[in-house]
Amino acid sequence: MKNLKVLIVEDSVIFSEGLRLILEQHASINKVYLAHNFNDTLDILIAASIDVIFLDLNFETSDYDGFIIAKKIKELYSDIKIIVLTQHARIYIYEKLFNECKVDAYLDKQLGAEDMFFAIEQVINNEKYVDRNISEILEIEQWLKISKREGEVILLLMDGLVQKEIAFKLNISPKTVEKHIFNLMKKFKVKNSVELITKYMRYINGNRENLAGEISFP
Amino acid sequence: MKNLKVLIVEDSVIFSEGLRLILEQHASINKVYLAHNFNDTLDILIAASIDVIFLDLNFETSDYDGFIIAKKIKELYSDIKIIVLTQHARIYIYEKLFNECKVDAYLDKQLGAEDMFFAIEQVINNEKYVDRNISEILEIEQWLKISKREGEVILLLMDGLVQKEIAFKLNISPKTVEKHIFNLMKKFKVKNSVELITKYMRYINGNRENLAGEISFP
DNA sequence: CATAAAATACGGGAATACCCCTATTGTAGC
DNA sequence: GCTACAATAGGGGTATTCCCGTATTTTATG
Repeated sequence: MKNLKVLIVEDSVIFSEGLRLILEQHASINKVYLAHNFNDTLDILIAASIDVIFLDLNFETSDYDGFIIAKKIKELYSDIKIIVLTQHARIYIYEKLFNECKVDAYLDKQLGAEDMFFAIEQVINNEKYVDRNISEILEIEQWLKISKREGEVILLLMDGLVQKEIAFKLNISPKTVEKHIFNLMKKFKVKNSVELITKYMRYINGNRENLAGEISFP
Repeated sequence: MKNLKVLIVEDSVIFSEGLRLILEQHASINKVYLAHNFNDTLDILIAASIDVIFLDLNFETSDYDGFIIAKKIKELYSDIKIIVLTQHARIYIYEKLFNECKVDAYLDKQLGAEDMFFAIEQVINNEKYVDRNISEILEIEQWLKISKREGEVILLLMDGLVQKEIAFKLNISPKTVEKHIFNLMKKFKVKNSVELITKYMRYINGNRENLAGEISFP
């Protein structure tokens, strides 16, 4: 746990410079590298023997994202620890990250220096780590228990498909689709599918309570 | 346009450190101060003669926000220029900022150093400034032209009220409510009210295109 | 003050959603 | 291996939404 080489993969110049500054102050950290895109990331990995990567999920381009980058890195350099930074934690992202991409930590961007150092300590000791902000959100999601099928139905519903169309797409009976939507409405304690989508999206988009309330129209 | 004193009011330590680093590199900037809350902000304003403030809108606490801070600063020190930083531009925020809070610029956080410097140049020359990313979003919103009544209807619809209930609440006929929803669906080019709400919320919550598409359920 | 746009209101019919119910099959946890 | 629960399927009735009209009043904007 010393002389660590850290790489920050993040397209916001300002955020990455700030993170670099904070990381450089830590005794265990030898050097901090920055990459603002996928190509730079791969170049740095060839040139330097990186120990830990801080990885953002969202990039300006749609050619790649944090998931793709994480998978590629773990494929090429399985020893490198990956700490994913996020703005809004989601359980489906959490699961994709740990099961599919094999990352080592999932951290809220809003957190401060100590949390970043603690995360590094954890992953260097081969521990998986999820910060407390994110754990909280994941617990709520777990509690809601949206099944795989229900998840598929709600996504198609959001795309504007009617029950019959959803049924055709999933190759099940319209009555089954109706049942799934009905069950979801009970879980979310709502009266109709419009309210279901509202609640679901508020929740997906980071639980910003009643944003709609402050809207004033022209 | 020299020896400027700049204050960054922003609760994310990492982002503000990054911004400070970038601003300090500019020849015109004398000193960069940081404040992570409202109290520190007021203290610094008393101690130093600040020229330009970079202000974030969202803070951890709900005691105050960027709007409140901006109003107070302009009330106390009307000469200080305020540049608001945002993650997701919205027209109702834009209007509140410029009409009510009298701020000087509205900037996307994702932008780089040159854009920050350009914004400073503009406000120092008494010009109001909105960056191109934000302008684009505002144009789309203007183009959509959601009327006051339509706005009220869509908010109640999101709350799970059916057309009859919305009509009662707004003291208009259910048929009129139906018409408003119908018109909104045409504006948003969607097939039903569920899809209307989905598109509307995606758009309110920052235009993250097809977030739903990447979701995979357990 | 004129003209456009928004808000108001209503009708009718087809499609869809909602809500109660039962019932079978597969599968994950104890 | 038992037990829950998810996923499947369906009946039948009522409520609501959606889509096509038309038409009057109110409110902005030039």
